[in-house]
Amino acid sequence: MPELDVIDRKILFYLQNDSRLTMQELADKVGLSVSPCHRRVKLLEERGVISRYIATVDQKALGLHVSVFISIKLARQKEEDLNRFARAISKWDEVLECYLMTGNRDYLLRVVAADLASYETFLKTKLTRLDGIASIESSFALSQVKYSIALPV
Amino acid sequence: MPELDVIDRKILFYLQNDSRLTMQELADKVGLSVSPCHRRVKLLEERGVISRYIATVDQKALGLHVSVFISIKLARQKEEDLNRFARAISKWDEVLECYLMTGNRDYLLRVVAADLASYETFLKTKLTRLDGIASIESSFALSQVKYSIALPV
DNA sequence: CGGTTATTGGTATGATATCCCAATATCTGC
DNA sequence: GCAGATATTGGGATATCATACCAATAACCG
Repeated sequence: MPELDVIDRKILFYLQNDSRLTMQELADKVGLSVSPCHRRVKLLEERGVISRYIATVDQKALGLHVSVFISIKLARQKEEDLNRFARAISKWDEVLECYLMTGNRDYLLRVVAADLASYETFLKTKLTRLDGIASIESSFALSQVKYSIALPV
Repeated sequence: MPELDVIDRKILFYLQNDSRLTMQELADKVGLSVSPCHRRVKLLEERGVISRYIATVDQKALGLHVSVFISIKLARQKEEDLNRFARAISKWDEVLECYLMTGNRDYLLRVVAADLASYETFLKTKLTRLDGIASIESSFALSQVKYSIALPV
């Protein structure tokens, strides 16, 4: 696995902010001509450094006004229990992020919903119906101060 | 602001997963021909429903092995204090997400770093140097069970 | 310093986005 | 239920762009 040089990192920097740049524009920004720039981008894709290209959608425009962080503790933490929980979580579109955590809470989830009522529905019909959950604690986000997908390069 | 109909939502669904679909492919998936599909996409962009197009980069490939959630309490919560904190946070590339929260913690941050040493550097040279912070509590993510940018449509 | 390998830049080709106009469908008032 | 008006659709033409190829340059190594 070859290292990422400074030009590769520049490419990642710009594409993380705007993937609709033309090869010409991107090449200009990173100081290459179109051909080598294109080749590098394809290589980054093949190596999985660039994993996908996506459109980001405005949460408010979709009417999703509620963001919740949920801390979850499982009754048991055997690998089998963890895997079962992870599989269930992954199916639900409301759950955007889920992390296995250190400390006295096992999982941290970020969930979005249209309003408190639909969040309640999510809890009642999905989350609390899972077996093996010892405790659930919801914290609500009043506002999103920063949200970025762009990793530091 | 016109409502999003079922076709608009299908467009958002597919573009949130892969923005490199050609108009022909997207049109086929949502059951339109290319022209109206293209017009709808442009309209969604102009209305800000689609906010941007980006490339997602693999965190491990960049060597960013540490994900941390940081709970922060400020000494005072006047609007001026909150704004000052938000401005500082927003400048730092290591901070990918920041939320103003309900409950007894004011902010929740998600921060990435290469390793514990560079996380410590972030804490010492940036976060703890801010004025008006009453307490900081770090929780480390052992693994990312789910990470999605795709909002439910 | 000479030979080898990797990287670059320019050009040609094919695919795709984008625009325009006619046709169709939907809506509205009577 | 119908006629006019409005919004939406579909197809074709054009311009833009991605992509592949090949020669030239630069970096590397004994």
